[in-house]
Amino acid sequence: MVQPAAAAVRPLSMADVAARAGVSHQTVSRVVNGHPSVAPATRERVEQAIAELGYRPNVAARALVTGSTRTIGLVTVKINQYGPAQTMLGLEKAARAAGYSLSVSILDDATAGAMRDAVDAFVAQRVDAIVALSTYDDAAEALASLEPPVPLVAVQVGGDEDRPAVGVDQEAGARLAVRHLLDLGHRTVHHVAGPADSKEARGRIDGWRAELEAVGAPVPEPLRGDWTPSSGYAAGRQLADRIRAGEDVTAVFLANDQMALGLLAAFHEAGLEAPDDVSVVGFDDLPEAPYFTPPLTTVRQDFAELGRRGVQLVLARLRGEDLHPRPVPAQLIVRASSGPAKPAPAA
Amino acid sequence: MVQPAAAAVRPLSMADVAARAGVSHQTVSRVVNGHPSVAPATRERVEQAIAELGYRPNVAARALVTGSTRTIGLVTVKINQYGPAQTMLGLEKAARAAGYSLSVSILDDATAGAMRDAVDAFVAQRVDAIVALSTYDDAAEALASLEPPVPLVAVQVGGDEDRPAVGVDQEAGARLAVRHLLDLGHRTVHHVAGPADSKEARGRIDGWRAELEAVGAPVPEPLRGDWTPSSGYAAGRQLADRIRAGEDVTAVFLANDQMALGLLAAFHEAGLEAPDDVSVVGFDDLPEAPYFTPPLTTVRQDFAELGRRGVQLVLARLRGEDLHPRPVPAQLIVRASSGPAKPAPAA
DNA sequence: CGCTGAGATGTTAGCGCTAACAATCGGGTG
DNA sequence: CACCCGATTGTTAGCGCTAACATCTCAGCG
Repeated sequence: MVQPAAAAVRPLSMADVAARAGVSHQTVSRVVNGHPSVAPATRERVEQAIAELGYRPNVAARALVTGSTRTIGLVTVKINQYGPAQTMLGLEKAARAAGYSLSVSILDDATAGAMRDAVDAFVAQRVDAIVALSTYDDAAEALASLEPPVPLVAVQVGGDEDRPAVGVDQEAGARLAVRHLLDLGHRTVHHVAGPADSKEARGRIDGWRAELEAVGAPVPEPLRGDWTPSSGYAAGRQLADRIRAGEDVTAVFLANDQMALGLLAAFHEAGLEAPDDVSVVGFDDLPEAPYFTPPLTTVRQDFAELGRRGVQLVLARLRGEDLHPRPVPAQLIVRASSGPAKPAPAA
Repeated sequence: MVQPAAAAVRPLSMADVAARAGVSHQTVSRVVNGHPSVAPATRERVEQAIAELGYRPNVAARALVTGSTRTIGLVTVKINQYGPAQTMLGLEKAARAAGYSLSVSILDDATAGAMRDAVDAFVAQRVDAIVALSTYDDAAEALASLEPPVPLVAVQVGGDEDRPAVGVDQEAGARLAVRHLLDLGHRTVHHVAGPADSKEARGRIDGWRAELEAVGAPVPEPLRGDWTPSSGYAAGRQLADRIRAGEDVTAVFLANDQMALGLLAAFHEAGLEAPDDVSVVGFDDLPEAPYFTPPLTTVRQDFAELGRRGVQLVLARLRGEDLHPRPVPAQLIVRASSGPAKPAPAA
């Protein structure tokens, strides 16, 4: 039962196991890899020797001869945002479930050079595939110019015609949020967008605009944020001023929850409260969102699913299939920050 | 300038470079590894051949012969919390700076079995060292029983006498928070603690209690949370009830910011506002904390530094040194959620 | 002018593993 | 009873690299 502490001097090799089981190292290899033509008795003897010795095959040696490390490289830009961190978690789980391990490289910024270096390092490491996780155009561009000798899959990034990508359906998600607000009787919905060089931010703008146009609502100029609470706060101050100046702003849709938090803080300071004075809807559904003041209506993204599909796409590519995945749907979560529009002022 | 697209058929080997440069593969190896005895002219010729061909050495082959993969394995339990995610970021950066790449394994729970499997997989992968990142006792125990043939370093976990660990000084951080509240005139400070099986949660309790005892303040029974906003909300409801029942609760210190958010929401619902009715202090300094309603006074942990020190410790161990690192200090960040105590009711 | 030795380069072996092929062993078949 | 076939096992040859040793060259020196 008790496993003797592995001798730290030199890790065991197949030869050690073979000697103990009284077979050739090749038979050990066959057992380890589940080859069919091994007699049951032999197999058992080998397995026992493996267990007794605590033997683990050396992946470097295996990689050298098979040419595959069974490792996926993940390049990402800053995982301090909730979304990417969650997605990474999903990727890791799915990868491990498929028998791959994940090697990560976290860039400080998405410059083409940094991206190229990271991909390069992964190529040297002989990863079987590379997953790029980022929503910025820089990253997408850098990726487009790269031609690594292994499959390169984008998650939430670019995704041209020939470079496959998985992502959440930003546009549909945004439309959900806007429709919800319009259904509540708001004449239009203002938007605090994410940074201009983010594909997701643009997707949300597109969805917001499309939904407004679909019902013939006026389309106000969107405000520009950068995902941070502080930029949401700035937007909130601006909108609060405009409201006090008499402008008809009754509903705001923000491109993420963090900015919504900042906006709520600014509104609160200005004496405006959601949903009475103005309705607020975010995007992401942070774990904190239900505890904002007030609890935030938002659009949930299924990041775990995103990670899963990313790995799925990688595996398909590895098999040579040309899968072009459908976007992951988003889901509206209604909480207290959105409510019916106040009766319109004298028209 | 333009690099020919690498022939995807078979990656280049040293022999290819050697042929092109008109030297032996060993000379190429010497150039790649920066050995001294190579004539400058030869070195240059080889380097040019490498650049022209876009050659990258095969790490698997190198690992096989040197026995070192220059990879660090990271085992962690759920990185969906802000802290661990940040720490991981710091670890990755520091590791890469030291020429190591990071392979991650994210466990669903910190059972001894899962931990052992992950460490085992890393051993098979022949990582040079393993870093365990988690604050739960399960993890610490699992770790203690493990005897991998490579250095195993704990970050924020256990840390016995012989198993080195790095961590933030929880106790000092908690004392900072409590002292701040006492200095504001509060007679005592209530505490909403983290889960009982978390070492960090216990450290914060210890610091909180120590500081109260140091000034002879009464030590109320701590409430128990689980890091989530929802548990903070529950604690908030409880405390709000007690306040309305006339109990003298004027200051609350919570073991993290997320719980503080939940508590603030509960207080707000109950018509209690910080800092007028009660002072609230959190722990972590989330990026969102300045935008809570009200902005949250909290204790900042330097996670990036933690990651850096983790790698530092790994490298020391790899060199055979017996470094026992000092804990990372925490820092008090004063914002609006804490304020002077109201004048005491008739004593 | 032959010898020495340091610097530069080449040759060989082998890391631990898998793929391909070779060998062995029974049990049926003509 | 020789023969063949399939199941099982063993043997051999690398995968691409580095370490150790061998070789070669040429400057310096007695």
